[in-house]
Amino acid sequence: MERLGSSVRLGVFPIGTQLPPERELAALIGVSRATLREAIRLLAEQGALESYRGRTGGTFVVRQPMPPSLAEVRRRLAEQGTTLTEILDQRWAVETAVAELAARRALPEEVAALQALLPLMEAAHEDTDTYRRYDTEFHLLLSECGRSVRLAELLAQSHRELADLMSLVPHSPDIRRHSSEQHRRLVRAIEKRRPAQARKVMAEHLAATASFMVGLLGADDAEAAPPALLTPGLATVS
Amino acid sequence: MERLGSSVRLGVFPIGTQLPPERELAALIGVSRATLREAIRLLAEQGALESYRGRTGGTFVVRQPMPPSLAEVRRRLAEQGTTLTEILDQRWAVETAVAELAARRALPEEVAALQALLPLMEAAHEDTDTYRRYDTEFHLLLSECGRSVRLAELLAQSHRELADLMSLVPHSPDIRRHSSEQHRRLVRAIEKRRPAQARKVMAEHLAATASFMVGLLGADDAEAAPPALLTPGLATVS
DNA sequence: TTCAATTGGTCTGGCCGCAGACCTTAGACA
DNA sequence: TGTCTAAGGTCTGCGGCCAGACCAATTGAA
Repeated sequence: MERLGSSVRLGVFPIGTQLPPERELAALIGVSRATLREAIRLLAEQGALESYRGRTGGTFVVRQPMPPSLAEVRRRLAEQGTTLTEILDQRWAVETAVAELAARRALPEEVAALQALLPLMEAAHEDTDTYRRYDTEFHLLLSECGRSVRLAELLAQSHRELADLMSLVPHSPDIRRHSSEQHRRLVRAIEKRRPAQARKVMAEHLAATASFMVGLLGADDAEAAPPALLTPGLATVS
Repeated sequence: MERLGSSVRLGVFPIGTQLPPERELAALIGVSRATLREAIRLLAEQGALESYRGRTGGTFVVRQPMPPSLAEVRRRLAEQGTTLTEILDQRWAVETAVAELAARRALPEEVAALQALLPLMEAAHEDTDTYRRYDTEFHLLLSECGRSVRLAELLAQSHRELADLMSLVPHSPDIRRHSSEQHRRLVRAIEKRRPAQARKVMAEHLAATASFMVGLLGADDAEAAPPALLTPGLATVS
C-alpha cells in the first residue's frame, strides 16, 4: 500500500499541489485511513510531503521523492519473486487488449479527451517528467475507454510497477517524438473503430518501450524454476 | 481462500481421491495451513470432504459439492461488485494473450502434452463433468506454455470465477464436439508457431462460450457508474 | 469576538491470515 | 508387541489492515 501511495504521487500530483483530505483520498484509493496515513508518513519522512492541520490545512507535495537506484529496483523485483519479463508480458496482454476494446467501445467524448492530450504531450517533448506524466495519463485514459474496470486496474498496476524503471531509462526527445507519433496513430485507429489496427499500434508502442527496459536490466533474472502453479498433478492426471 | 479451495476440488481432484497432506497442499497453493484448514472445514461441512487421522489418514473427496443456483451466482457477482462482462473481458484479454505467447514459447514436450489431451477430451464428449475437467486442464496447461506466471494465475482466476456458471450452462455433446475442434486447431497453430492464428482461434473459442453465459445471465447488471478508478482528476489535469 | 467547520492526529478494538510449536491418532514395520 | 512415523487437530502470538470514535489545531463566517 505504501508503494501505491508512492506511485500515486509520482504520477498525478505535481509539486506544490495539495492532496485531497485523508478521508476522501483513502476512500478514493480503497484503503483505510490508517493505512493511507502510514504511506503518507513514509513519504513525509523522506521529505516528499508535508502536512498541516487546521481548517485550511492538508497534505502538500513538497518535492518528488528520490527515484530509486537501479540496484534498488533489482532488489525489489527479486524480493517480490517476479521478473521484468513477467511484468512486461502482463502489460502487453492487458494493454493490447485495452487498445482493442477501446477501439470498439470508446465514446466520442473519450476520443476527444485523448485527442486533447496529444498536443500537450507533444509540447512536452523536452521535459522528461511532464512527458511521462502525460504518457501515464494517456494510457490510463485509454484504459477507461476499454470499459473494463479490471483491465484498467491491471494496467494501472503495470504502470506503477514500471514507474521506477521508466525513470531510470534514458529518454531522448527523439524517442518521445516517436512515442507521440504512435499515440497519434493509436487515437486515429480508435476514432475510426479499427480494433485490429489499434492492437497492432499498441503492440509496437509497447515493444519499443520494453526493449529499452530489457536492455537496461539485462536479459532476465535466473527464472530457472517454472513453479508448477496450482497444478499438483495436472499434467500427470492426463 | 475458501473459494479457491472450493474450485481446486471442483476441477482437479476427482471423487474418491486423496488430497495432498495439509502442510504440502498449503504450501502448494501458497496459503497458511490455518487458512487451508478453514477451507477444508467448510467443504467438509457440506459433505464434500472427509478427513481421517493416523498414519494412513488424510483428506478425501467424498462427493462434488452442490453447484450453486443461478440466483446464488447472481448474488455473488453483485456482492463482489463485479459483472459477467468484466470477468469475460479479462478472460478474453488473458487467454488470447496466452494463446499467442504459447505459440511463440511452447516447448515440444508441452505441445505433446496438449496433443495427448485432445483424444481424452474427445472421448468424453458424452460426459459433462469429465469433459469440463479436461477442458480446464487444457487451458491451464496452455497457460503454462505461455511462460508467464502472472498470466497463468489470472487465467486460473477467470476459470475459478466462471466454474459455477459453466456448470449451469446446458451443454450438448454437439457443443463439446465443436469446442474440441477448436482445441485441435489451437494446438495445431501452436505447434506450427503461428501466434496470430492461435490468438484468432482462441478468440473464436471464447466467443462461443461467452455468448452462452451472457445468454444465461441476461445482458448485464446495471453498470451505470463508471467508477473513476484512481483518477482523482486525471482527465481534469489535462 | 465567538463558534462552527474542516483538517490532520490519536487511540481502541476487531478480524484475518501467518508462522510455528505442540498434541493426538492409528497404522506400518521391526 | 512395541515403537516409530505420517497424518490431522489444537493453541498461541504476531502483524497488517480496517472501522470508527474521539482529540487538536486552525481559520472563515456569523
